[in-house]
Amino acid sequence: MPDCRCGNGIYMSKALPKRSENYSEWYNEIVKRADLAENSAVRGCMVIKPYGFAIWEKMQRALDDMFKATGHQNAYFPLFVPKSFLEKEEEHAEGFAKECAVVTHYRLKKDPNGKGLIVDPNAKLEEELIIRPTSEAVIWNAYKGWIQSWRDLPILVNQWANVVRWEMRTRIFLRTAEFLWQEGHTAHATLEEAVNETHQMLGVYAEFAEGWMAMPVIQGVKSASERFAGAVDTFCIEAIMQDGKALQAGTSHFLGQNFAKSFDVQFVNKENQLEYPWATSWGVSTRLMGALIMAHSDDNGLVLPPKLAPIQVVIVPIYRTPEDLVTISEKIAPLLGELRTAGISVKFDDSDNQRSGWKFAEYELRGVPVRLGIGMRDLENGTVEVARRDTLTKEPRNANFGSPSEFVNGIKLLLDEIQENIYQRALKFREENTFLVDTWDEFKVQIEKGGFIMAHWDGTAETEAAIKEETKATIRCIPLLSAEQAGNCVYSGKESAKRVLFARAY
RNA sequence: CGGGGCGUAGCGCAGUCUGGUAGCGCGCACGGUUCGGGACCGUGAGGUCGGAGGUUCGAAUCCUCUCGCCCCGACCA
Repeated sequence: MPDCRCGNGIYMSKALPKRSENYSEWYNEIVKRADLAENSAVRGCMVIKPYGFAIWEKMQRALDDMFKATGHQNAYFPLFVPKSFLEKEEEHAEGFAKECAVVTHYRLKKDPNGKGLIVDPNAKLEEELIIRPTSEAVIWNAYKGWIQSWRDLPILVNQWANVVRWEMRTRIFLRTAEFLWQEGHTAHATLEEAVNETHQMLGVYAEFAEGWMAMPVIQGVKSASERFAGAVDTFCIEAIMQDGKALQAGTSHFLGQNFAKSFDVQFVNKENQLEYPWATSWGVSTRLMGALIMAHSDDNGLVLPPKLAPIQVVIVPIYRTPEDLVTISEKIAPLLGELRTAGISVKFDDSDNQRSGWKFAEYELRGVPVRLGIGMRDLENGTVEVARRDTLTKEPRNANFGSPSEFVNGIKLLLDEIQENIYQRALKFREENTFLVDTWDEFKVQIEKGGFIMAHWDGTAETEAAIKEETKATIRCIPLLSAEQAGNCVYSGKESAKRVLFARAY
């Protein structure tokens, strides 16, 4: 445990807890010390700080562009869900009932017996309002008014919102009582179209996870017991964290006609017959922040993929006198300008309240992909010290301060290289921690060591439950891309056509 | 809800067992020396000890009640 802490929640002690010694403490410390978020005064709810929110905004931007590119539009629906709406889809209601925050009154008043405020008993709502745990109910209620004809379909809508799920136990970013997310809700004239949409959005999530977060994922379908409440099928992307646990990083649900029927939404098809539309919903949340941290970071702090780093390049001047700083600032002005023109997010940290060594450590902690160190020696030599966060290596490079185009191109390439390297590293980690397991004894041993286990399963809920009971491992998904391969269930010995992915999960 | 821990300065803590009127580190302010991997010295500002009640000449410390947070488990994105 670090023994001293300073203002702004930043630890001054050098060492983070080590991943190998206490993974969850390491995680919590990174969140705090990289200045991403903090626990708030409200139970289970976090404050996302500017640096953390900047990463989330980059995620949002990339995802939103992908949603738009696939034909979706953004809209916004109410925070409150009348209880009667939530009740309509039975499985959905049952699935979320245990974790709902409920609004029962709309007014407070001065406490007649003392100080402060009390809930005004005369201000009880006719019907309780549920703070949305997800928005299928309010949205499908609205869609009832939007859909009459096949010409109104498809509806391809997404909303960026906050939702509340009253979890018993919370962990910052990974499971908070309130979290930010996006939820897509679509309605289609045909089953095929809705199924295609479900797959398309799963693909978008996988592309985002791998291309932007540099985090390889397994695409698959959930077993019945892990399915979203109210869905016909739930698809997901699953990623491995550095402690060998799995993290569900996004879900895409095929909802069939369940919500259409529950909310009595019908349309007239081309043959003038009434039909229920087919639905999908899909979402990713601020949990991705947790995934990003746990997928790449090391014992020195956060490691961010360049595509999502709020600061891609930081320039740290190394100087003694104020005059030296001025000299350096002037000399690197063209370089700074060209980096910005090249679309690179760069910070020149000329603050004089910390020394360069402090800054090196600080930007490492914050996961800035590339650091440029420039001192008087460099000015003489025309060089810059280029340090990369992913490998923690540094090398002098020729900067040619007067006309630094070539150098800037090099930095651009370096950022791409880092993005790729982080991805490859994570992929290698996953490969090294994925195990084909064929016997129950082996399974029990391996699950204790962590990692992804590919094993045969007889397809029954009983076996799935028994395995979970005995090992805490769940079926993360039935992978879509893996080949069929006959075998015998690792637990029951019964026949199985395909291996499924088991792991302990967040 | 079960188990454990914790609420004392902006942050991290000590002091509580054995009551005597609050201390350390970091941060902050000012001055100086430093400056190529988390610098150092000096001076200074800052709290009444989560809340309520009680015992006592006297309570951070003892007693009762209460609120809140964190960690582990069951529930879950």
